[in-house]
Amino acid sequence: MELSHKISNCKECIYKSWVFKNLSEEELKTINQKKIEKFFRKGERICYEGDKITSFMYLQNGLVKLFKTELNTKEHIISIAKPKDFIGLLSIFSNTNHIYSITSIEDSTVCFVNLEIIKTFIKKNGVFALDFFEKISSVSDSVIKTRIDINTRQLRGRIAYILLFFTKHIYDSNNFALPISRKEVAELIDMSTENVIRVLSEFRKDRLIQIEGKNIEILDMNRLQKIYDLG
Amino acid sequence: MELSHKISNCKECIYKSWVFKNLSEEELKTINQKKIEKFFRKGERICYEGDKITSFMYLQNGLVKLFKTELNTKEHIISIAKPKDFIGLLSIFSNTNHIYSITSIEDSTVCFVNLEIIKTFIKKNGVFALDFFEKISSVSDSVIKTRIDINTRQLRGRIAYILLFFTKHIYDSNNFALPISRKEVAELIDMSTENVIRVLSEFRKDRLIQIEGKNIEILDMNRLQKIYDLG
DNA sequence: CGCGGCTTTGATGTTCATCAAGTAAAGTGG
DNA sequence: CCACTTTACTTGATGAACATCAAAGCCGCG
Repeated sequence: MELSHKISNCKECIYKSWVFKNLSEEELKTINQKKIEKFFRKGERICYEGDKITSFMYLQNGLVKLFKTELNTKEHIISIAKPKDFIGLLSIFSNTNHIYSITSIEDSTVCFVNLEIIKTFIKKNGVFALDFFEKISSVSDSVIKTRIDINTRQLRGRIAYILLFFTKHIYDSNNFALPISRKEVAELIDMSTENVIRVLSEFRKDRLIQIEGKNIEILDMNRLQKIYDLG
Repeated sequence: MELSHKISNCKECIYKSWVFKNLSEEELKTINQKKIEKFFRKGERICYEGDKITSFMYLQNGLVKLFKTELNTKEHIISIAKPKDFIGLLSIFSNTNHIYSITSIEDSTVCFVNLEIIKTFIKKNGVFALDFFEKISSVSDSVIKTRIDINTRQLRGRIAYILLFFTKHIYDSNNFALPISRKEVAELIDMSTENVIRVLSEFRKDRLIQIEGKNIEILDMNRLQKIYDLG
């Protein structure tokens, strides 16, 4: 079930300054009128692989996963997007249809802006265009970097990566509730669910972390970082 | 050793229509005056990881590899770029320094255009901006897709990928000279050199391919495709 | 309360990297 | 141009890393 309601005025949006700072008053007004803000409960689907792309999608708050379904069953997570990320990645410029599915992994609010409007602004407002590209590029660049980081490491290094990712980039805290299942961790870093659990247990025994179900506390950040650095 | 010489006028460049078709006469003239075309012998370095980014780089012809050097010794190839690719990827918008090194793996000609000029055109010429993003996005998107394709497969599927990549996307022929060493294949698809050779030998014994040093001929495209599809 | 999905641990086997050792090819300097 | 060195290629043997299978406890949900 999707709740659709206008939560905020773009002018007052805390993220306006991030992506839309170079729009004119009038352009901002257009966005404000035409944008659709949707709220998604944890677990709700935001879009399906293969859907036609009609909107530029912007994560206001919450957390979502981008993934592909392979051979009808197995899912493979491409990345986890956090607030201020453009959750359609670059496909919005180079494809007519979504090449990934998107699901919220925490309660999330997504802002949809018709793609044609964005394209019009790119054509008319060069300063906005350039700024917009810088932002969108950095998201895609970091997806590439992350995939390489993960795939050049072995299991312990990958688990360390995931723990550091949530601690440093998502929650900014040593103590957090993992928003995804062990199975999803496995799908994100290309390893089996069982081994995700095994390595986490090992880290617990080595007093690197403490685990209680979904709750994880980092006890020894330095050693964890070292495990990540060494692969 | 680099030979630097103006080979062609942009107006007559066969790739003008690809990336610069929406520039005005005057803008094209500016590009033509300011661009630098450089020729690189096979094996020459085009840029180093960490170098300051000053130019938009465009591969006119030849073949280059983008790679990272890890822990001082091991190299990891991110992608192989073919003519018409933007070989700096998106970093040019989101970073000030190159995050990858680039080396030619065949004799290549690279066109350098000062990044500030491109940025000026993006600001001034909206139609060009939009077109430019569509092109550049598709290159980055395909890098992400490729990394996933490779990493979700095991050795046989990865070798099948490489063979199909060169056959279909680079040479458009069943018969080609592999431009990279077995070691580089290994660095590209995250496996050991020995196993690259082993799987290639296996494919030869199974009459999927024929090998004579660098020369490879695909004998059974259908079965090769099936190996790729099944992973 | 019972079913299905998630979690956990142990046992087993496969896949793969690494080591070793030898051959071929390609540079390099006299 | 030849001896020399280095680099690429190849095959076999070994062990480590990892997935898979199996079984049991747990939790949420209808």
